[in-house]
Amino acid sequence: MRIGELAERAGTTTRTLRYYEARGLLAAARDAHGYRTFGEEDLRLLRQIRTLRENGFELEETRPFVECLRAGHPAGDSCPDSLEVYRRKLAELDACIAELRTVREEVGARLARAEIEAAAAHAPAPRCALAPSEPPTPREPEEEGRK
Amino acid sequence: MRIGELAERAGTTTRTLRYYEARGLLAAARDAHGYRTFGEEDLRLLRQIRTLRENGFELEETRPFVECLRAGHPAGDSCPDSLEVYRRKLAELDACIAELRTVREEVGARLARAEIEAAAAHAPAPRCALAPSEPPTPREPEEEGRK
DNA sequence: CGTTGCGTTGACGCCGACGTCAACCCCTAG
DNA sequence: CTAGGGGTTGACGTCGGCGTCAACGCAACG
Repeated sequence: MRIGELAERAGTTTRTLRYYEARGLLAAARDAHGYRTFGEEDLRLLRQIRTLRENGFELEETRPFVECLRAGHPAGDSCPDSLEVYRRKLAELDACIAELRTVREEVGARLARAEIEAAAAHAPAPRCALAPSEPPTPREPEEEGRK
Repeated sequence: MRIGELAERAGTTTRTLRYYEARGLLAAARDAHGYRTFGEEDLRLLRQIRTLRENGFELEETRPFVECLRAGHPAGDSCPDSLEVYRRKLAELDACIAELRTVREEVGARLARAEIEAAAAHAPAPRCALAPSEPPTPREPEEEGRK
């Protein structure tokens, strides 16, 4: 199998495969014309990489899985190094989710405050005091030093 | 106030300020020697930018806030465009969090499965059948075609 | 007078994971 | 013979937000 076929079967591009080879993730034999030659195991290997990358793993993080497969193990995550990468990624994901939630709260609060301000600017007269119509906020004091 | 002082007071670098000016986020007057000159309002403006960037806003997304401040409004989020950016960012954050959670579950499941496999490889004899000691998985069948 | 220490512009570096282009080689079908 | 559809290497482009020179100007201090 040559690079074009492998790329198509793996749902990727030849550029990507060449890049992976350059990174040492893919090992290609060469035929008489210098063409890269691949086998079925390379396809499984690529599927492993793709699955991981879809889950947000960096290319380098797939290396233990690749090496595990190449060592003859039935799955890329049959080796301790791969499990370690899983665990690190889980911790990373948890930390990221936690931070995003914090930020979400922060931004949500800011939006809420700003919306209240905006509403106050539109309907400024507090009619709870039964007072007669006062001047409804004199249109911004024109170049106010600080709030 | 010149660029060094502003950078220090804003907790950033001169490079950043020049970059912001190039992006049109900061407008600097020049003195007799061609030096940039800033005022206090630029400091507030930079604080607005920094707050937003700390919350994951891209530089371009801070533009409405900056323009809002420059238009004389008391806060960067006093304008509808800014509120719109808030809302978009909230939606973005929610989507991102949801996806990360999905991925987290996926990775967690993979880790769990792989750990079970690993445990099975270490203590392979299912002793529930009361059978005598069988050969505990014959060391991988040496170059298996496919699983 | 030289040496700091501020400022200026311009331009390249970085990071990851490729996309894209150029210039070339190889085989096959018409 | 030519065109077309593989393959090859090498190199530059992308994106954001700056970092990091380089080479210069201007001012004050000792």
